[in-house]
Amino acid sequence: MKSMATKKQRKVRPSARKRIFDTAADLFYRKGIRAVGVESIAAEADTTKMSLYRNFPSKDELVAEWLRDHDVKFWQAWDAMTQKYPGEARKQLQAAFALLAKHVSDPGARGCPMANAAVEITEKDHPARKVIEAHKAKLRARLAKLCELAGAREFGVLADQLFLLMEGAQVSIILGVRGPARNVARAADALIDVHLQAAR
Amino acid sequence: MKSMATKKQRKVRPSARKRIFDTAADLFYRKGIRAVGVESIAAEADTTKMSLYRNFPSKDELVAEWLRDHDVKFWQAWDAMTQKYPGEARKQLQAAFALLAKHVSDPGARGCPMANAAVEITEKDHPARKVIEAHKAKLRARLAKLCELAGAREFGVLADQLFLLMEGAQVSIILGVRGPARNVARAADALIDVHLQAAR
DNA sequence: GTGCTATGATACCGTTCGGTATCATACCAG
DNA sequence: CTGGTATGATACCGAACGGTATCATAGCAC
Repeated sequence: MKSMATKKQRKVRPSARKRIFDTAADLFYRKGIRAVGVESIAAEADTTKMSLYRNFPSKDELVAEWLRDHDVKFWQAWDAMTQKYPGEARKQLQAAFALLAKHVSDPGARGCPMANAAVEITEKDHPARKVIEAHKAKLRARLAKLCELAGAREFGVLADQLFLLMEGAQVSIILGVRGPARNVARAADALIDVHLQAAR
Repeated sequence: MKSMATKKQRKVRPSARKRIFDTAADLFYRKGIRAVGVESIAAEADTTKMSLYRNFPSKDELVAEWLRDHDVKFWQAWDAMTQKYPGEARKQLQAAFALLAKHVSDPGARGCPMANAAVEITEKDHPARKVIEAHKAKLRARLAKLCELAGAREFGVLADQLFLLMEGAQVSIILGVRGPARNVARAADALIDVHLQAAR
């Protein structure tokens, strides 16, 4: 073994990089990107601005990396849930909506990090924009694939409708109206039913 | 007549207040609230920061007033559209979704000002927050009323599902995925059908 | 005319922004 | 022990932030 210095050490504080990244992710999500300054990130991570800029080229890149990380974790959770139902596309769709329903019922939730970032970031050349758009395009494509496998004739249309429900549920929880998101899985089921019945 | 100085004058530039308000509304919507400084608003309105602060107590209040104005205009458009179908609740719902579909097809559209502001404004005591929450609560209540009048037994559930579709369509157009919003009216119709058939 | 109001111009306030330079220290590998 | 690497501490940069004070001017009402 060449280096065991990085693993199995409890009680040692994580690297400055990890502290900064985790703190930034938390603050960006809770307070918004533009509302959080690099200095406050460093302070909350119990370090200084210099360590932030030693580990990340800029605040914009830190934001982009936060979203890239979210993308990875999102699909890990997605796959972990849907792989419980191999070959059962409809059950996989329901599992995805169950995951969503669970998230939006979390009182600490504040919507989708990707969508929120898209609202705040209007510069079209910001490094986070391509991350956001790639993530949502992939989500749409994955939904379409599942709808197709489930047997929906107009699978693209159904997927887009489910996409709207997902985005709507996420954004609605930051509008002071927590109720609607609770019915998202039911709405999805209803739409899937409509399309599947039309298929036979 | 006591003062005709304010009407029927073409060629005179609007008051500084109006120029500032209109410019702020445009910039807030297009670039985001936090991304726009008061100085840039004044400059774009061809005036100075002082005129802004002579007409508005603070930037936060200017934001709140912008949203209040949007609320008024939103319900004016809503009423103008739905009043074409008096007594026909379902047609009124369809008209509302037609209005939404038209808006999200505008290439200059960047979602719902209220929802976007809710993403950016995380301070729970910000004057704009109550405007946003009142607006969305009213929207939800109006949808519920129409669903009830349309004869849906579970009108509250249907209204919440339609609410999700509306919010989803608005937010989806800023995610680099313009497609899904195009199917919002169809999705609404499908859900309404499901609920109305269950009612008889 | 005399006033009053709205507007413009400019300078200024303290604070925070994103980002950098410098120096000291602690730690771990060879 | 020696030497690199990661970190911390602090001071600094120019620019922009929201907000204010002051003075001058233009237009309109009387």
